[in-house]
Amino acid sequence: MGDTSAPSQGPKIHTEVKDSDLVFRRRRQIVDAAVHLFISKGFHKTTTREIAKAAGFSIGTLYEYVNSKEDVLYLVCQAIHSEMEQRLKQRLRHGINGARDLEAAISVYFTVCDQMSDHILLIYQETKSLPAESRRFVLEHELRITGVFKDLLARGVADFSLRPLHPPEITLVAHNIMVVGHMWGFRRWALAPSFSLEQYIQLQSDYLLGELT
Amino acid sequence: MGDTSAPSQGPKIHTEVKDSDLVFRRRRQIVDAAVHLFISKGFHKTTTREIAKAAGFSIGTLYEYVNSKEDVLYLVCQAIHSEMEQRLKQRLRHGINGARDLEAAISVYFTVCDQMSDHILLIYQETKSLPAESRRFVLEHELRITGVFKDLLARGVADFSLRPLHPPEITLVAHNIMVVGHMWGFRRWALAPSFSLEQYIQLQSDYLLGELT
DNA sequence: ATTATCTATAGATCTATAGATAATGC
DNA sequence: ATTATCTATAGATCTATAGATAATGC
Repeated sequence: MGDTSAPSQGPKIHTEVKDSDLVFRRRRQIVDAAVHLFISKGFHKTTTREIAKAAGFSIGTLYEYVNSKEDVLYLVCQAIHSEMEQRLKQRLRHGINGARDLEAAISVYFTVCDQMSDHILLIYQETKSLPAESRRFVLEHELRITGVFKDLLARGVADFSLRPLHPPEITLVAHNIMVVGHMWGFRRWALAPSFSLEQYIQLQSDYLLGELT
Repeated sequence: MGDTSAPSQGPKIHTEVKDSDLVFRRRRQIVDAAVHLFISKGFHKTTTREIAKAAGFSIGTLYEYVNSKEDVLYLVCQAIHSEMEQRLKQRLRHGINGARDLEAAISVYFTVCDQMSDHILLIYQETKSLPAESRRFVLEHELRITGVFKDLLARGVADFSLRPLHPPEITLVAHNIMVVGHMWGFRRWALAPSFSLEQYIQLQSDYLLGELT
């Protein structure tokens, strides 16, 4: 997780430390350490001691910046979604027609999914381990990303580069795009023997968009 | 998990008990108990004591039938896949043309996904907690189910009810069907406000098959 | 003085097993 | 005698915190 942009809103996590810039930096250390540990060992098999050690400070210090191990998981999930959203939005373009922009966005998104497949898998696996409130917020973040595709679809419909679609259809297609992107992550073991990422993007784009024109 | 059919093959789990029919019955008790606990609390937060108690015997007895908690998870994953495979295959029909049979199979499969969505989610979440060897076997079982759709697609191509498809395309579409079925399970919170299961099946079938004729 | 960090540990589990007991069939 | 089951617990953790120490700025 390079740069963790400001976590929009969501449940605030209590800290004993006053210096908010220090809190920000230390939490980034915590997230960077925990992401890798959670990906390789899973949330439950990672100990708070390991997280503290990998972050470069002691277990006592860790607990000055979070109240519980679940807080660390929440920070990690937030950071992953923020990173995905940022990488995606950064490379969106607003060209002449919605259909083309959508196709380009799918390509960008699938590339991000490829790069972050371990992180996506982690969210699938561990969202359930979050306390109810933070889980809700993580799922909302997922919907916010889905909203990017909804918007592009709506724009394509509006400028007639896509055929007319009812709102529920737009929802469905947006979710399909999301899940087919994730699928490259969690089924790569089955898909990679047959496809390169580029081929996967090409073929899935054709299937996803073929019905929409 | 009603009836757990014979677990085809895969890593055998050691037991101290000689009576193989008893082993079969006790393991079914273990699976039935563990499935529900794992679904509601997750694998790691469920204790072996709870599993034993819910199964109706003591912790000592549990360990006569498995060697480890991971063995229980393996039994559970196996049982879920067997059940899915069985429910799906049971209702497959072999009609006049492949395209129709495929459409019917998708409908059956999505209905099974609806009924077993908690179980599917469990597999997504906990496969990673399995030891390497049993994980491999669980993933193979997943491929075996995907193979059902590959076969139907190949048959549709052969009898010209579907357009010609390269083998990699058949693989891709089969995986898409699988994942779009699962998606109803793990995204129902986002989809159910817009669709009933029947509408979901109808629309997704159209999208999945529209490109294939 | 205040803030941040560390060390040491309380307190609470949890898995897996050893050894005792009950049930079954010769 | 053999097989299945149970009780009791060894042994190993792990989270979270209390209280001590070091660093910073008045």
